[in-house]
Amino acid sequence: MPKPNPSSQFVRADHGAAAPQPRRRISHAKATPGLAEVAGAARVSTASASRALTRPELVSESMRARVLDAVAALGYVANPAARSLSTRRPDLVGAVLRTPTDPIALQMLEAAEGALVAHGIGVLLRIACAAVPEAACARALAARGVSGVVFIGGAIAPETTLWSPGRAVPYIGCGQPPGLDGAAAAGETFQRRGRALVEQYLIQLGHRRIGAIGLRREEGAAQKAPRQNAVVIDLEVDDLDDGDAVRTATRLLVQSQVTAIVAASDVAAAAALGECQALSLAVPHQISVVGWGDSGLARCLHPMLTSVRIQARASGRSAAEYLVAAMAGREFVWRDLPPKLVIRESTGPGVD
Amino acid sequence: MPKPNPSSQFVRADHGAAAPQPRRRISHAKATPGLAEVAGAARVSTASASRALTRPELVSESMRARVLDAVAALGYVANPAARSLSTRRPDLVGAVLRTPTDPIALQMLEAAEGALVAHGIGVLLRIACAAVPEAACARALAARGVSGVVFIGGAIAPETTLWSPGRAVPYIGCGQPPGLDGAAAAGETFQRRGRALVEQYLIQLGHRRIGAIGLRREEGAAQKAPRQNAVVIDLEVDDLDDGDAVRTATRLLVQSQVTAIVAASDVAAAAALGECQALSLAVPHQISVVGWGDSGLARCLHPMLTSVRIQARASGRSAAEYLVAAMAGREFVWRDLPPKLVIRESTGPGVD
DNA sequence: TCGTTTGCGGAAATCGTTTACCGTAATCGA
DNA sequence: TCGATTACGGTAAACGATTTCCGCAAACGA
Repeated sequence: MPKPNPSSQFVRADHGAAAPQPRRRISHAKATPGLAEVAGAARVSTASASRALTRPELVSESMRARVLDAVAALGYVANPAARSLSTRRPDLVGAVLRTPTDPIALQMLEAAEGALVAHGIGVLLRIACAAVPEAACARALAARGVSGVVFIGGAIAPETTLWSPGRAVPYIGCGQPPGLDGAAAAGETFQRRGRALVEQYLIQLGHRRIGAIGLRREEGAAQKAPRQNAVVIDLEVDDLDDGDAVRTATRLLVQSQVTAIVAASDVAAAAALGECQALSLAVPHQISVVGWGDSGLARCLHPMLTSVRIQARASGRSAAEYLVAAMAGREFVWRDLPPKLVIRESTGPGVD
Repeated sequence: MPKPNPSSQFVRADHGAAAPQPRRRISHAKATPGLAEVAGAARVSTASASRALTRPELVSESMRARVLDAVAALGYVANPAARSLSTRRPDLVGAVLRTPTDPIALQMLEAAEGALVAHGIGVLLRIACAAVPEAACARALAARGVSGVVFIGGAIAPETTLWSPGRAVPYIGCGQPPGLDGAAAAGETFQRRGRALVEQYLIQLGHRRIGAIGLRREEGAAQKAPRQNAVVIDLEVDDLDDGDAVRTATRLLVQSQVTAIVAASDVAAAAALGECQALSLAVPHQISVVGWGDSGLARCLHPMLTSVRIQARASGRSAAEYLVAAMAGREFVWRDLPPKLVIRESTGPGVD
């Protein structure tokens, strides 16, 4: 039967002798030199070239020199994709940034970035907004293969349990202890503690109605949360950097008869302050304003802003250190970085 | 000769019949499922599984469904390293950020990030400072395999010709036309144009000695640059976000008898303004202050800040679009985004 | 002089995708 | 009913590093 049998049991019933001739892609005019080229130029194997570059102590002096020469001559740089495929270590962490214009958040980011880069780890940035919340950003980053995530600005959204399919990706919020798993949030965050600090101070000053702009509400807390013998009115703001939104919120709070306003960033506080003054309310005599973060801005405003001082850089660095420790499977001791209240001119005794 | 011959010409003169038995690594309890597992579960080949996921239109309805089911069942997510190794497209661009606390820079970053993410491209962040200048950051990013770089804040340092060894990495500064290659800087940058705008305005107001804080000097311009019949004194500041440094610079300029100060960000302008007021100089009657970026802050200060309005978001988006076009080898038409001067209360006629 | 230990370096497998190439089955027109 | 298209899907070759085995040689002790 000379006709090719259509129902052959052999998948490759080939045409005579054209047997296992290895198929070669037409080499696409190789653009950048690979380790193989380096090895060729140095007349060593790729294994040795790799060792010479990644663990120099394992090879002899002469070989190291030859490889390094070849690298310099060819201008070789390692392909990071191939490297992380092979080592199955992406050397990447994600950063999820909220309220990007808050100078304090940026200080955290800067410190975290510096610490991570010092460990040879890259930072994949993602900016969260109302439309794309932190959790979505984190998931997207996980899909991009980061091996850790740091959240900057605001607290970790409780639904952000971050499971890559097979394996959990460690994550942490700046200024929060590690292992904060949603509902387990132990009340140790900057937000809670700073908030407690401010409220205590304001209540002590005699304020009984306090407005808060953009601070994350606590779990299950109502919009009006009673505190001791005072009331705190929480107003959410989608974009804390949107001055007009903050001004609107400020007006609402003023209409609600608050005698003090605490904003979730100094920039927002500046807007609130501006609005109060536009409403002809004397600060601090008729209304008190408290900022958040104690950025350089606090001292530039008139009156100078009372503000919650966050140890921004330290917390960013700490978060980064936690991540590198967690990624390496090492232990990490978390040191508390308590916020402080820096009292300046924008707060005074409560009236009414 | 039963003894194994040490000088055999065969590299693998093996022990009898243990011939080309393929060496297998003891499978390390495979943590995450790979495409092979998905393909196995869906009873298709890895090629089909890959096609079903990356180019669904190429496979039949039923296969797509089976693969998707398997993906869902196994919780598969693709390994990005393997993907970019295979496609040799990292789908990553680098962002080099200067003056991270300048709200305007952050707006640019935010817009650029949004546009890039919309194209499925990740953003590798690197923050430049005095110790690690932009050029170094860019090189580090190139070594990490980004296929483009966007510079945010400040102009592109002229020495930043960015050659990855084999191939040039496209790069662009926000608000600058593409292809700005060092000396080729055609005077179209925000910095130059905004600067010209401000100086013209101030000179028109009668100012003859103008101080500039943190603006990048033009090529070859001296520290004191004569303009028409006025003199501009440029002061470099390492960290524009360092309020104290800006205040010091402000004092120096005041001692130099300037009647107007322009700062390279609104935050810096706020610090300068604060310092002027601390020196009991009335703004704008004794000294004028101009900000940069026209962030929300400008309207929060007293007096409200005259500021150069930069089309920050548009320029960030535009830079991102340029990069994706350049990476795809497509043409890109650059639209000019001229800065405007927003005149408020912090500037007035020059005195002396 | 001859077996051991040590250590350097090479061959090849491997990481997990994508994709070029080709076989097969189904569809269609004549 | 039979050849020519077409569409689908499988095999296996890359991609470019790292790393595991081993072979070989030099150094060493007896």
